[in-house]
Amino acid sequence: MRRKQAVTVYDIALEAGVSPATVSRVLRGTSPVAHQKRAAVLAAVQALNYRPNLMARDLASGDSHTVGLVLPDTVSSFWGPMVKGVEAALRAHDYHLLMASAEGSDGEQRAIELLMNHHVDGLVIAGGTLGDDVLMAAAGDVPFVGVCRGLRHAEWRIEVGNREGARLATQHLLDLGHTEIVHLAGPFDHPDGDERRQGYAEALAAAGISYDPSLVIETDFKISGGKDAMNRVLDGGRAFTAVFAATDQMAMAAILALRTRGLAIPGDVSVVGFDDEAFAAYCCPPLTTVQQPIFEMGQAAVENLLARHRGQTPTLPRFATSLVVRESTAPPSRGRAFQSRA
Amino acid sequence: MRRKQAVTVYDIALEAGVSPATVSRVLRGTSPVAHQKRAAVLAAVQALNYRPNLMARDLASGDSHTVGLVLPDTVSSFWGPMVKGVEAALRAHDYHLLMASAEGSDGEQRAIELLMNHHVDGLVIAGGTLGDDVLMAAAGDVPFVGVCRGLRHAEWRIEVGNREGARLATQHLLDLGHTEIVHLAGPFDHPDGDERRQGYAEALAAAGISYDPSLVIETDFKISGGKDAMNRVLDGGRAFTAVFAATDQMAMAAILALRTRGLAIPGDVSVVGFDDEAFAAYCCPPLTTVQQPIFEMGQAAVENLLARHRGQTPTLPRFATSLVVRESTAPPSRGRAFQSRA
DNA sequence: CTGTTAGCGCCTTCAG
DNA sequence: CTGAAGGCGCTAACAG
Repeated sequence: MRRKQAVTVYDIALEAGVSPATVSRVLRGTSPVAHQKRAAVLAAVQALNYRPNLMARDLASGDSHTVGLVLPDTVSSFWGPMVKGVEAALRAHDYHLLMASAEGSDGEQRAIELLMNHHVDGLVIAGGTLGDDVLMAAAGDVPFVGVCRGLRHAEWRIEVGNREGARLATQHLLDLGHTEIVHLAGPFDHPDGDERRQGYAEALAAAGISYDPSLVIETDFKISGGKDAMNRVLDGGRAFTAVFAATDQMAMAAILALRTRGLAIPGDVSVVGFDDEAFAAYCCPPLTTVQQPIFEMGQAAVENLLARHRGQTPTLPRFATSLVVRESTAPPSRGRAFQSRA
Repeated sequence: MRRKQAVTVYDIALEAGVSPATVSRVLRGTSPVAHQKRAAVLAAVQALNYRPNLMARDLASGDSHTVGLVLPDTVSSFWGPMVKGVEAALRAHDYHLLMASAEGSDGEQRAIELLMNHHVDGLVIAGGTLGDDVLMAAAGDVPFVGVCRGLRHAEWRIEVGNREGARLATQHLLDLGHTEIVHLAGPFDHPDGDERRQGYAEALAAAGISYDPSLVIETDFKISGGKDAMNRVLDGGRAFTAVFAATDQMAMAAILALRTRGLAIPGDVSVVGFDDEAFAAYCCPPLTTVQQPIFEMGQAAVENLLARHRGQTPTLPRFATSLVVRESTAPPSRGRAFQSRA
């Protein structure tokens, strides 16, 4: 299957009456070339419809112009905007995107190795749970940055205002008059889970309300997690009038679980999510949630990587979150809150 | 930035006391090697922690072991499962995924060129609107297959039972007793839009109901399209008791638009979607919709490509759709249907 | 079965 | 400013 390339630098060098080296120079813009020759080369490129072979270029230059993206195995709409952000930033720098998702137990590591074999210039690692040391070992000397994932080295992680956002969300509920607020939390060993829980706790503390562990359920960020957790609370019999879910997906699932029990949103219980995914504005009712600039976070991850790859000091913005009030929250209606039937 | 690779075939050839060619042979399994030497090579690989340079391998073999995926610029949860399907199939064959999204007017073509420069072994083109001829010109001799997009050459398109699905959906509404059914349609020049409209029309015809163009609104597949189209119908004053939307996203938007006007789902109007996206089961109410195996379609696209790349006769399954009845549909309640206030 | 020898297509010193 | 020459790391004939 060894198919030779149709037209190479040699062909266009011949056509333009220059040396291959010169062709390379005008194509890369790597060093000045006489206008005459430059024009000739460009003309030849057009005439022969030449397209550089990136594999050869990369091999010779030792620079793949490619960044790898490792995604969790889960299919979730959450990652869409991040992928787009990564891709947009890459395209702006004329870089390419190699994608691998982490399937199975050692999936994350295998995905990284795969990408490493392709000699990516950087790695964006989204989600996932591997420790810093494992990642460092796997990534060798290629720079990597974590998005929506834990990393002890804070300078390799795109940070977002999880605590602030969670505080805002909880505060909003508090302001409405709720005092018994359930928190459907993400995994505590995940920063997005832990920090949001902290924000929740902080808002409660600031309002002089004690943190009741029986109102906080740890689960995963997914739809199924939200559903199970909500049902567990409902079955537990603890009274509450509001729910703060760690993700919109959990919130959506919680709303359905609540409705299934005959509870109205926000009439009987208010619900706040986190992420402001596309569907949040179109749920019924439209979801009050915390907006998180996930697209921009993907972009920032790439900018960071590229800077490091060039040996520059990397940028590392910290992203803010903000509350988007829609229709899933309202003041508690006394006497209608959920109560145990036990 | 020319960084030499730490350890190469030569290093491990030296370590194992064989020739580089033999190293290559055991690593690729391309031709038999004595057990002794094979073991030595493997040991050396372990010892030196060798990782093959795929760029070099690809350049030498003329086979990139990479497939390109072109995605529309739109961020939509719809594509997630397809990407995962593509990726899963690729991984199973030890191939890699290069992704590019089509941004701007000439984005699709540019994305393809980008991927072509990387010498991808095949192209999965999702969505998009370029004609067969343009694609053929852009893709040259690399095989491509379209998913969820138009293509005159049916053998290069992954087909799904759009007509059947739409017929099922419409039939379901008809069975419930609805006769004035709005169809929020996708673009007629897109097979997914046109075929679903045809299915709608066929079901109507089979029931002896004439096709009323004022009940059919052509728009895009997106949330915004669904919302605008629904509002247009509502403003038009034409009475109806049910809506069949060409996608779940449109259905979700339609539900919100309907609710905003004080209409209950399914009390006042029934709504059916198409796609069975993840959120469909968790909407309020859970959405009756047509299931489409989008993950498997992504897989099939890759299988087709890989077969063609190997010179084998490609498989090209045709995918079936099925109706998933949930809670957004019910019999019409006489007298409560939407009527013009004009 | 195995080593030797050429490249794959491009880039990058190094002279000029 | 430009051409010649030598790799980048690996694989694919070709002889043994």
